[in-house]
Amino acid sequence: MVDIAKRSGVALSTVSYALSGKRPVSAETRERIQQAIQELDYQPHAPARALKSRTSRAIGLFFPATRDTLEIETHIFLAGIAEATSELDYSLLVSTATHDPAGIVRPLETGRADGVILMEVRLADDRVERLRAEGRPFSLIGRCSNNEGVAYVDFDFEDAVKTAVHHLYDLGHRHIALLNRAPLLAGADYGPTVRSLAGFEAALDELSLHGQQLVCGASGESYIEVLRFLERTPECTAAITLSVTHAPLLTALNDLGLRVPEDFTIVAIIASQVADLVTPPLTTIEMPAFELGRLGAEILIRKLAADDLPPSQVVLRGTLQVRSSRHPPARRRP
Amino acid sequence: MVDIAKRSGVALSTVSYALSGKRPVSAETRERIQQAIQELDYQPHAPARALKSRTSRAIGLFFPATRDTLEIETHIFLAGIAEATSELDYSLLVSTATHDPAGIVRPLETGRADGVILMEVRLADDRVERLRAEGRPFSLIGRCSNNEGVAYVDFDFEDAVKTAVHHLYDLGHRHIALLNRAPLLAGADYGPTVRSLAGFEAALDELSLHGQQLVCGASGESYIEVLRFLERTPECTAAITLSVTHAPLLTALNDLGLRVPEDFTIVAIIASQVADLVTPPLTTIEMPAFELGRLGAEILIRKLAADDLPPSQVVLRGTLQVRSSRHPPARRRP
DNA sequence: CTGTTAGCGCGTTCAT
DNA sequence: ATGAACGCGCTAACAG
Repeated sequence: MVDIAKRSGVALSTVSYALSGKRPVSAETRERIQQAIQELDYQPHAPARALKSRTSRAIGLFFPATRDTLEIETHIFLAGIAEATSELDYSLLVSTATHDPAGIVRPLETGRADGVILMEVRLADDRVERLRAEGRPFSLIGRCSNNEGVAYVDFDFEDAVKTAVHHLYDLGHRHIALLNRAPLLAGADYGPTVRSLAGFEAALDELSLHGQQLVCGASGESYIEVLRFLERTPECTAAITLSVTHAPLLTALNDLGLRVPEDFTIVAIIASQVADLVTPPLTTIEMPAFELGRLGAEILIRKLAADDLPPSQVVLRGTLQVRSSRHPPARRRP
Repeated sequence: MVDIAKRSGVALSTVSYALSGKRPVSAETRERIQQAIQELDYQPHAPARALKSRTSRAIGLFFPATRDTLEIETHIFLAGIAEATSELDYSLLVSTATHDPAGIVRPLETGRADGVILMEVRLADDRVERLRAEGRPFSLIGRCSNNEGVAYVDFDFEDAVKTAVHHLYDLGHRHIALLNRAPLLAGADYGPTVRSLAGFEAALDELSLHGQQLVCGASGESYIEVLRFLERTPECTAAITLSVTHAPLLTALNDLGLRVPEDFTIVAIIASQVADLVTPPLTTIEMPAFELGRLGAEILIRKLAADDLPPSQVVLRGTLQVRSSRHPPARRRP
């Protein structure tokens, strides 16, 4: 900055004010300064700014991805978060220390980030309690049981499963399975799992249908379990899958010689980008994962700009998408 | 720091030296300082460190993910990079301004990062030239034509395709298709695409086989093209797919009533985490995407620690993995 | 082995 | 509308 001050013949502080606009600077002076900035290819030093201003213009993301688990929606969230963050001229700090309440405040305490985004939020989440207690800015992709004063974006799994059940009912199916996600997390208080089951049971009840929940873990293990279920439950003609649970189901159906959708119908609750890759084409309730990520970042950054506003709380619904030209009505399985 | 200096009755600088170890501090003093740090829950202020030390202990990643493209391997790279970075006590800055040579040096110029990782590298890449010209630390996941002095990790696509061709040859296939990736990038100088084709042609030549390359774009568009190809080329009984190109192929085969692997054989060059999700189970050449990401980060951080060492250059090979219990020999398509 | 002190680059108050 | 000067939290050179 001292170089560009000299070159444009003004004081150091004038350069600062010209850049921040926090004090009026004559048009002519500003012009000279801009020119010097161009010529010297000046770039403000982020750490110096952060030291003085006590803000880093960065947000932290705790990203729960490991070598062995591939939860594609999680990755699409990240893509959306990264895009929104870049557009709003913030930096994005990605950390993998995801489920430790102490680790979660680290980027904040060390001045690396001004706020954080949490994913894979539990209904009762230590990390959320900690952040709230310390008065730290944060947003969730997902939500807890009690969300007072918490900014979040979430997908409406309950509604999605209900919609799926009704769709299958209309096709004539009377016995439906729900392949629910096995939370990688301890305990059974993972929001999407709990809310999906709630929607399932409510819809079954309303329509007087038979149904059964299967909790699916990693592909390899769940395959056998799903296969056994299909073998002993021939009256089940359709399933609703969450996230990647369509994989063990498709494999099992393939092994039993059952074709989709002719012999068995699936409604998959997944992101459209994932649906594009699955064979055979599945009917889906599409989860706008990229948009959820974008919104999660936008909500946090908005809160950073104006802390006094009430926190944004958004729940997005999924839309039904039929991807096959064949829509056979339900019938007994061969 | 001044608080912890007072509390432990020493000078400010002694605290600094106790933390950095750059000067001997008596065990007793060090102990008192550590205790004060615990009691006050002191966390060093990262921007202040960065300002003084001129290093941020952060690396930047340019992450080429958008709303509409889902290149899953790219996401797995990121997971590996994030894990290694966290383990080595660095921060990871993720940006989406991926293909602009000016944008690529921004995190370095502004002092936010000490080095950067590039993905989707072209054989002749402006960004690499720029970084090299400015003497910036960086590493590549992928590589250029000329890699003098450049640190990189890459997957051996040429070898993978050769291995795949030989495997198919051994099964009796005599006419093989290569579903190559359509580079999202301008021009035809995308390393994996070029090297895959090279391996394909070399292996075909060596074994006197027939073959054909199909360039696949996004799932929707490529599906028709693949379908037409299968219809007019009945002598082709097997294909090698790269990345997500197995998706349009599987859809087309499904529509033609051809079963895998009974009627048509596929060798997919993908990450194992992706292979776990594909139905039917495919024979694969597995790309260690997570490890590639880890290595890319480790190589960069190692370079940051000791700039004088020769740059690490690593090329990993894929391993053949048969995932189906059925191995039918090649036969004419029904 | 320990203490004193001068900046790192920037934002901002105070004086002009 | 502009300039001079101080300090953010930390590192390291200098002095003991």
